[in-house]
Amino acid sequence: MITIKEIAKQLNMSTTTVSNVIHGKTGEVSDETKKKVQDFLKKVDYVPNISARNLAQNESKIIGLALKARADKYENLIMDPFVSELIGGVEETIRNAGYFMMLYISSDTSEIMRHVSTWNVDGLILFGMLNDDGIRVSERYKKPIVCIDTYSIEGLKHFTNIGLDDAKGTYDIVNYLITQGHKKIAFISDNSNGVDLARLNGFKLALSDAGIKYKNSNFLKIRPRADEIESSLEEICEKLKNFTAVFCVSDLYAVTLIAALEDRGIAVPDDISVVGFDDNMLGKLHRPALTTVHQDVKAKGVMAASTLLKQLRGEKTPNQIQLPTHLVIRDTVKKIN
Amino acid sequence: MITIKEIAKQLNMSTTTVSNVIHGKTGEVSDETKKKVQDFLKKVDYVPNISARNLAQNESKIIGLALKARADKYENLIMDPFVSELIGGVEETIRNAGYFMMLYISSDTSEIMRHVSTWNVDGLILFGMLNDDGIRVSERYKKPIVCIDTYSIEGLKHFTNIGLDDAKGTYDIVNYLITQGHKKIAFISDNSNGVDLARLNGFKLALSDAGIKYKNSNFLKIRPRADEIESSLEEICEKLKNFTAVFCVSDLYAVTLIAALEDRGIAVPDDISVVGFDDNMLGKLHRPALTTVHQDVKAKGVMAASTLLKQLRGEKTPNQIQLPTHLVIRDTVKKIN
DNA sequence: GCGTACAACTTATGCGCAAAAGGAACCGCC
DNA sequence: GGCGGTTCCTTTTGCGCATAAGTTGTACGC
Repeated sequence: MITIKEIAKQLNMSTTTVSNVIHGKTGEVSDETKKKVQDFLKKVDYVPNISARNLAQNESKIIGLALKARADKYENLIMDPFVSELIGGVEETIRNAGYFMMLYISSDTSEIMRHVSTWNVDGLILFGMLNDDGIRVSERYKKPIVCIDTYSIEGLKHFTNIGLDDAKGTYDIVNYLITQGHKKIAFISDNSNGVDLARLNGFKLALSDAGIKYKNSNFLKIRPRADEIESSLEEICEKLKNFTAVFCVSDLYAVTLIAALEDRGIAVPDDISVVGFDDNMLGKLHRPALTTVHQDVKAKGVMAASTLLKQLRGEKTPNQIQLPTHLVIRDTVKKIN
Repeated sequence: MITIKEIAKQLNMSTTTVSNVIHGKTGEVSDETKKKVQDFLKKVDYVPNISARNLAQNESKIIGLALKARADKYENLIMDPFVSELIGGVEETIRNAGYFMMLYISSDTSEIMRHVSTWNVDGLILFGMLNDDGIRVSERYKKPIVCIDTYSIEGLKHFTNIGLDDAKGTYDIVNYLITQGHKKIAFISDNSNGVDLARLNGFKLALSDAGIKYKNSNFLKIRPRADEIESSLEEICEKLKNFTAVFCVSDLYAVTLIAALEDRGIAVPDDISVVGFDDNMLGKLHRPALTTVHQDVKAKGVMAASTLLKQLRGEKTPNQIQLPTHLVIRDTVKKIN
């Protein structure tokens, strides 16, 4: 790889002049010299050594995307179309802004932070990483952090969060179930995070607004680990005999549940109505097509990245950004009376 | 961030001594000094500045993973679970070996290569990137490259490829269709790459071994672009009236097709049998569950990464590595006579 | 008691780049 | 004709690290 030094030598000028042309510092170099350098740069296809540039400027042009690895969660979280869409949104936005993306999958916040210091990453996007311990570690790291779907009150004090109005999205679809005559509605979640709790609040509110009492038995916990999922589904299918409809916190769970129900001869939506949350390809391609709450996951990635880029430019951003959701009515809900 | 220089100053010794301890250069530093430095390093949580290290050593510890962006392909290729599994496999392997992963999504090989030079990336994994033009560009880049699912003869001369025995996998499942009494079998593909051609060869061989003649009309082209997919499926469903079974080059296409068929009142497998290739969650969760050819995509990523790591260590690797496939019989094929 | 060998250090250099500081030539101006 | 201000350069410095080369002290063999 050719260096600035070598170019300067061949053109018989100083490295600073070459560097100035590269950085378009007009007024510091004559038009003639500028053209000479530019032509040469093109001829040799000069590419800067970013490590050297980083070292000199103390910035890296890297944005880290850290995903919490949940190997225990339904085989592998990364298999969820959710994650790929997110990555796509982040990568595109970052690249268009001249940054690079370093992807990191781990469940250890400290490990991520070491990695981030090592590379002097300019900013960080965290998905599903931030527990209270993680916050303490991240605090020491003085660069901008944007979180996705983090509901920790502690976390919000320190970092911007990109999320949804999860409660409203859930309220809307549960309310829809109620307008279709359903009163006995179950809530399925793995109970692991703030997103699910927000959705549970929306669920409860929709019930209480309709004068339906929420009981603990409405809440059905799914255990998504590969070695537990079967027995978990067995249990859930049994309990669902007391319900006419189910809200699942994700399309993945909804589609998984429908498969389990059908395997037991229980038809959706004829015997029970099932709705999800996310609106990804899983529910779209399913037959009957899944009634669900739409969220634009790619937009979440784009928003996270562009918010971070704003912070990098020194602009202020709100602590909390909520993207819209909307109800998608398809074929997994039956009107009853 | 604390530097070696600062540490050396505080401990009243030279930077070289600190550096030697960091790199475990035993025999160059006394046990006493060693312990003193190690304790201090732990105390201040020293993290090296990788840009500086890269600059000094002329290596980056970065492995680039470049994915061909096909925004035109079924909305966004990255949505396919295939891609997320692949990323997961690569990331895990690389991280365990002390490397970092830079993810790059683009359709322009030259752009990728500029990026790669800029970062002085140690090695590169390419998925779906390598046309003949790409090969020319990559040639100039003297670092190891491992390709995934690249069938270009030209490409194989230069770079290791990780793939499957696509022809055999296809042969097996088409042969299974034949044993179930099917003779009129369609082949659905978007006809875009070498993988599909290899599968077509397996398809043809299975037919001819059974004494069935392959005609051009067996080949049905799917156009996956969002604005064409509907009309494309309409066309395919019409043509499928002449067939009793279909082989699709991916589970994604198979599941998409089944949804289209059901929307038109054509039942799978009662009216027509459908099989796919990949065995991802899409087919697994589908009901009826999809009969398909299993491939381990994560293993593909792991193999690509570990092969690249071998090359980085200077070990020889074969030009072509083929991972096994196997038939997964589920519920989308009906026995006829 | 001198050369050799080795352990345990330190000093000095350079990786490629950016930018601060320094200089030379020229202009206009009172 | 000396002075400030431009324009267009070059020289120098340093980012943090790894390492080649140099230094000191000591033990050992003969």
